[in-house]
Amino acid sequence: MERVIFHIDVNSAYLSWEAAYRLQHGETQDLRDIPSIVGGDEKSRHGIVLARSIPAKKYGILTGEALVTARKKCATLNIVPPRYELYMACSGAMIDMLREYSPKIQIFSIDECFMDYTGMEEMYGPPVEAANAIRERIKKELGFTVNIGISTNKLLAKMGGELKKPDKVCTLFPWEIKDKMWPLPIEELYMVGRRTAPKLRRIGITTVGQLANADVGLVKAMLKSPGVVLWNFANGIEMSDVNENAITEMKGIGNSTTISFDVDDRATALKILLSLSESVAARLRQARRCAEVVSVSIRNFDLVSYSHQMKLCTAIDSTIQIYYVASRLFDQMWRGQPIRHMGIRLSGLKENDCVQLSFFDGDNEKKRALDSAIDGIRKKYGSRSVVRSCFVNSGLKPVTGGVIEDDYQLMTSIL
DNA sequence: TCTGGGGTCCTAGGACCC
DNA sequence: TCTGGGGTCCTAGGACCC
Repeated sequence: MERVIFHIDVNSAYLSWEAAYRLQHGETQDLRDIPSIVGGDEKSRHGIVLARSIPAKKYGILTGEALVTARKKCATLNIVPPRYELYMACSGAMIDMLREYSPKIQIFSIDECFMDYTGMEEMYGPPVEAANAIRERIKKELGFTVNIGISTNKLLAKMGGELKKPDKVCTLFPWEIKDKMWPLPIEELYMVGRRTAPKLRRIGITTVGQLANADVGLVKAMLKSPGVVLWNFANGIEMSDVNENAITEMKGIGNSTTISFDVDDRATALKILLSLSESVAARLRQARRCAEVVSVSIRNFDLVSYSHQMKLCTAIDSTIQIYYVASRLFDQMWRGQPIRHMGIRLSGLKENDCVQLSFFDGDNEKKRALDSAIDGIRKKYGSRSVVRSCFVNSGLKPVTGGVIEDDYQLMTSIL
């Protein structure tokens, strides 16, 4: 049976959420109506555009570009700082509402998801009507707009949702591919990025339709197996299921941070690694996983990045063990240049209910008890409630990485 | 004080095995 | 005594996504 797939995407997500929240808390200016962006903190070297309003887009401001250059494009640009807890709450509220229409939802990112609407027509009506009802409800009850793309697979639903914005429902059924998708520039095809697009253009493929009708062997010769995937996408061929367990089947967990200054000594670098270990290990334990692979990445002052990883004999989840492995990797890899950014990523995840106990590590029980006690206290009283002494007066954050930095007051009620 | 942070998947090459 | 071929596992890096 032909499936019915929805792709739901929040328009300018961070900016819309910020705008909706501010309107509901007494502000009169809607950020969506003026050139405005959500931007990181320049003092701590996080100064990039995270989301932009449609008026800001008209000035040529790009997501991801430096605030310095964005300001040059628009002198009157409004810049507001991000509030990630708010955005997660808004995302969660939307997902909760969507679950009323189908249980089969794949969360794709904080502002995007797929929904399998197959077989739901009897309850909520034809797809386009249901999608419009959902779109209106989100706007009315949550205060922000979404685009909904409808088709028979995830790729077409996602591409369909991009056709007209904002606050629109669009279909891109297989019989509409030729008219709606093939005229698009090749860059618009999902998975054609800044490296692939020029390669395709070099051989005369400038539109999605030209790729669809090109010789697949030729494309494969140039792009290897991703070329075949792209050729299938251009022809609307994509078979993957809406996977409602994508979150729990997570392959890895990582935290990284750009430090507000360049680090040029080992002791400071290790403290950063320790604070990253604190956050990444806590997330690992919260997910009830152990990790078999630890990887450390470094970005230099000159923006050159490199990484090292290590597979362990046993999967681990303790903060101090992860830190120990990370610091060994650091010592093996650091090339001595000033460090701008560091990250720890854990992969090779296993269920943690069958932790293999090492005979050589009698402290295991104690470590687990300590980690679990600290997790509990931090969850209840905040990440600053228990701090390792080496961070006191160090000027460094004791727990870092991740977008949640409880530096600003918590929201008590959301929307 | 220009360039964040969190992910996924793929590939190439080396080690090692039969 | 001139070196095939298939396979797995591991690591580093790249490409792409939001």
